[in-house]
Amino acid sequence: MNKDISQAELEVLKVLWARSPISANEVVIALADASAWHEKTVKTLLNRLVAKEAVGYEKDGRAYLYYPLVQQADYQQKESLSFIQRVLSGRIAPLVAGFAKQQKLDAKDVAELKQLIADWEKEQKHD
Amino acid sequence: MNKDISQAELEVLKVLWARSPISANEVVIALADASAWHEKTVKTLLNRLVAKEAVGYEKDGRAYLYYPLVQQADYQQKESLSFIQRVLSGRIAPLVAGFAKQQKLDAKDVAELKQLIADWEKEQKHD
DNA sequence: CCTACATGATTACAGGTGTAATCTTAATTG
DNA sequence: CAATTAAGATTACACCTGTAATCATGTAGG
Repeated sequence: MNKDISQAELEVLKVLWARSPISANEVVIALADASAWHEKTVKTLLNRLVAKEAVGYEKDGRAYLYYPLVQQADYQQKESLSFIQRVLSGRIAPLVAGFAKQQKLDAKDVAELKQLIADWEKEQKHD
Repeated sequence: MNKDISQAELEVLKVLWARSPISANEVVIALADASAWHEKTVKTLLNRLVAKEAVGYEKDGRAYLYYPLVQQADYQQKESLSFIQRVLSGRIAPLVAGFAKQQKLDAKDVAELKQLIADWEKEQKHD
């Protein structure tokens, strides 16, 4: 059963995406600067992720080493699609527009977008 | 105090974005086909939106006519930015890429994106 | 004029979430 | 070997959410 991952849980999962398998304590340390979470809180979040089958672990002595069971790219793709449908009624352009308006769009983004568009157009032609 | 709008609340808000001011009953009717919500549920959601100051109303006899206090474009922009930061670590291209990969990108999207890019590039030049 | 109905207000209630504290148990240390 | 410690497991608890039901009240119809 793959339930929704909450925002706090996502922060923990991000740590595991960056590096894994790691112990609960290493996760706590990795989160220490960014968030002001208590160690117990992080452990709870890890537990919940395990319960949701988003994270697995292997035993390492009496401690566990945790690692993600869901891949970041999969997660991002699924969430993006659902976000675009839920909030943007399925249109992606307004999102990019808002991003541009807030000066969040940089040259790298634009280059990537142009590449994507070129790919898409090529795809259309020999379809 | 402008709290977060939940998913169910958003559905109600969408109705008001499409047409307002309208009565609670008109909202119920507008939602009747899409969702299987009980009238009472819709009223609760309207109340919560009012409590969150996302929706206002004016009296019309003994009933209220509801209308949005937050504009859709503002909401979408804010949510998009926070989504991209929270889930995509601030990069927008992967989102578009995922969208393209799932064949959700159509000619209209591409045209709009090209226009946005053109605007952005012009903006950069005389900056 | 009184009663039924419609409307908003209040209350309900289980499950999720943020944020921990306490419990259990195995290992480490003196 | 006993006591402290550290890991994970269990429990806590208030607030949010989905999904209504019940309450109060003003209005409209008989």
